Amino acid sequence: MSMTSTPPTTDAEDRRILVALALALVEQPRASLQELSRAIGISKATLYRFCRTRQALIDRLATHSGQVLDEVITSARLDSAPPLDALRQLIASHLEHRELTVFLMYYWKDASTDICAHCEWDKALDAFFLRGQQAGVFRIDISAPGLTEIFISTLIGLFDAERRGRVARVGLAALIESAFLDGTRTQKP
Amino acid sequence: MSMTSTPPTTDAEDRRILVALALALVEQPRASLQELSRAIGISKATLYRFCRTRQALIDRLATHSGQVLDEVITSARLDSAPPLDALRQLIASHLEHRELTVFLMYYWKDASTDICAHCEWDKALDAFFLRGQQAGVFRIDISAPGLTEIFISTLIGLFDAERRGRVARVGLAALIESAFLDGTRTQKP
DNA sequence: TCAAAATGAATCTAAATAGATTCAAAAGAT
DNA sequence: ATCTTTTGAATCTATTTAGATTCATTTTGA
Repeated sequence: MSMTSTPPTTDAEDRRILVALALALVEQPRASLQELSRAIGISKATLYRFCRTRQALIDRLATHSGQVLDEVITSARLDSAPPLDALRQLIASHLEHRELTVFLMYYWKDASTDICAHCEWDKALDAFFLRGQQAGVFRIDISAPGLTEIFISTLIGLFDAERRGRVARVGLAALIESAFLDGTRTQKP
Repeated sequence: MSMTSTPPTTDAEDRRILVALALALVEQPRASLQELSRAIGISKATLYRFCRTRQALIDRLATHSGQVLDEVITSARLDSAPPLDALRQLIASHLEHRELTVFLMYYWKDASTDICAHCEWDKALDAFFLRGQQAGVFRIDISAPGLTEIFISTLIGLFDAERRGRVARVGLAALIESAFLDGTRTQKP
């Protein structure tokens, strides 16, 4: 029978293109549409059929990234799970969607539509880190937004370092977690 | 008398322009030369007299940033000073030249000339962190390049966070140092 | 105050790019 | 095997941008 049900959001091929585009747009922000399409292995015409204008492309990517990161936030149970468990889940989920995470970090200001999932995104993180502070898990001599920024910096920076081959893919999540939580000073226990 | 001696490299006004351009190019990588010039408060014609082509602009900025960061590396005495002293000096100097630091991080791959001060830059940092590990200061369960990447991530990320108003300018150097060295977990004294 | 230098606004041409369309070939389904 | 859909290459026009120049105005310095 194979009833082709209506795809809920975007089908697999579309998502493949979106991820590839996110990566290409971050690596070469000034690439032309021609260069972009070649970079992800499709023709300019197909890219045009996918999105008619560059702005529509950015908006679509921003919307999609926002949706995915909303799921990331939700699945981490930031408001209920034990902070360190939520943090680990947060890192793992972001790692699964590195390209979209990095894209949204670089392009959230460029999305014309006020989707701005980013705003909700870092608000959710701020609230999470505040809760973690109140639970005695995170340092209280750094503001919650400060913790959010340190977290995102470590996340994005090490995703990028892995792309450049500076750190290994294996153990990346653990590296991020430990760098964020424990720092780089020789431990003294 | 006021003997106007020949400027060694670039005069003060040129440096002001270079810093402003570095910031504008990072904030809006796709800005046209018209938009760039307006963003830094000069006319398109003056920008043209400053550099005739966009590529020449990138190269000039990359060269200048490389020179400045070389001085930063040198003045920190990475190969002789006590590691934690050198680290503190490193943060302070980079903070003084945030715009150029961030610019070089974003654009080192775009510079046509193989100046690539970046290569020397992170090699110097790798060597520094290795020395710090051997001196028992930094963790040895993270590779030296890993330490470099965590350091740069924290540096760049928090510079950016300060620009966006997410963390305060006052105490920024201390925040970077502590986030990098100690992490964000509640300290156990 | 006056001459020299620097700047900005406007203009111009050539090149690059965006956006849109056509058509033939390839892929996929029946 | 045939029909349908998807894709890619090429083409086309309009717009944008880069690069370059001119000239009036402002700024600077002697």
